[in-house]
Amino acid sequence: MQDFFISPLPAGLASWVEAFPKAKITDAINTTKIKTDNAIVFWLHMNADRQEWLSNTIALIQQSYTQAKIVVLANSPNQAEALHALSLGAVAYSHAYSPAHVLGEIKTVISHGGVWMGQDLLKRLIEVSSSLAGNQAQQINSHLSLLTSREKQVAIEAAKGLSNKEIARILAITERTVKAHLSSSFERLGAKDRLHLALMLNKKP
Amino acid sequence: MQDFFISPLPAGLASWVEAFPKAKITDAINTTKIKTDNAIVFWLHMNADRQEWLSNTIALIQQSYTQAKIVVLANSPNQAEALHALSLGAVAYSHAYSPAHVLGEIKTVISHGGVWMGQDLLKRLIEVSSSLAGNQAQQINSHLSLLTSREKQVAIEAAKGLSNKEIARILAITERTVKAHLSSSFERLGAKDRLHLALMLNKKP
DNA sequence: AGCTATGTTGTCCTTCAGGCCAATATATTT
DNA sequence: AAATATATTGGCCTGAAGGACAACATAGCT
Repeated sequence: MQDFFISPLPAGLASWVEAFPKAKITDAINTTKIKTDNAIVFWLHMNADRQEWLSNTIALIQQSYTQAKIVVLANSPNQAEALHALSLGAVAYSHAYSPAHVLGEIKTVISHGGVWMGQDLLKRLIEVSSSLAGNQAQQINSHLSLLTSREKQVAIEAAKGLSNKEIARILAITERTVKAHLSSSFERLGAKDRLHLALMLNKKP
Repeated sequence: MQDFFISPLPAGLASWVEAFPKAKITDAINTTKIKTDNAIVFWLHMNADRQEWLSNTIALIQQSYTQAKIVVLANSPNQAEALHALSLGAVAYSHAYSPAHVLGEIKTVISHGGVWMGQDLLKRLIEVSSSLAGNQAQQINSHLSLLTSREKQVAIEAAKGLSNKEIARILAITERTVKAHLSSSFERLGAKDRLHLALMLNKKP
């Protein structure tokens, strides 16, 4: 397992050396390939004004070492940069001045296939990407007034996505009866099947 | 370091025991607090129909054990459910039938502060987030962003109430292909059938 | 060059939905 | 009393839906 720190600082930072005394620190990727059968970790030291350098370097690493793990160490971490780094293929993003023990943690995590990022970033990723949370039904509208009371109950359950069998169980009647109420509801409402019925009842006019 | 598997299966799964012979397997969270100075990992075995249980259980855990790590093991993993689990506070999401060595990896990763999720999911999270970061114009149905372009088209038609045959005619593909896209969409979104899919896509937050 | 994601299509099979043929009981209205 | 509406259930049948196996092509990334 080898560690390469790529940084404009010739000696790197103290915590890096403390965490990985045997790591190599250079200011650029060496064009001559490192030959090793072990996993490699590249620690890329990132300045705010080196966006392009980061893209190029990561691309270069991925070309030459398909199995290598890439960590981006940022001088001034921010979510946008983190997103960018992760989207380029980095598996970890952290502060360049992280203490040695954190660097060790990061290495452990990524070596085992995990991803390292700040909790707030993960949270934001998820917030942006998901808005699902609850699957509660929303309000149900006026079509229902066209149905008898029993039909209403059945139709409401059907509109939530329940199967006939489930509805039967809930209402303590046979599946056959559920079908009867549903067929009747379809006719009254002009729905061609339960999906249309669900769409009608879940619309909000 | 203690592991608690919460599963409806009294004996859990063989791979769990193989990975953590000393773990405890129960069917519900014990109300009596476990006293330990060590880190705790809760492995929550998730059924598709236990969404609410998951929310409640995670909330309970977080109340009682602020430092505990939570892993969600899904019977049928899907991206939507993974998002949900992670947004609730889980730090890992994987298949319930993951082999023992994978469970070990997961534990290593989360014990050191990492996050474990499928690379597909991470990739998509980042894609969605970074694209939304640039032009946050539309808050389209976020569910759709989990689908590929072709899946989107099929899912949208299905959500209108069209049959597979009708969708096939519209998109000029065979009914079989429509089914394939739909099945894939179900899996990605965690919908159990086209009705659930329709409800998800027709809901507006 | 190999791997992964995507798109396309195949067959077989099981389950479910919904229609069509009923019947019976109860309550309300005419 | 007769008619009507509602609630319940039965069996049978067809077609659609969806899963379980797939296979193959293409494109992009590694």
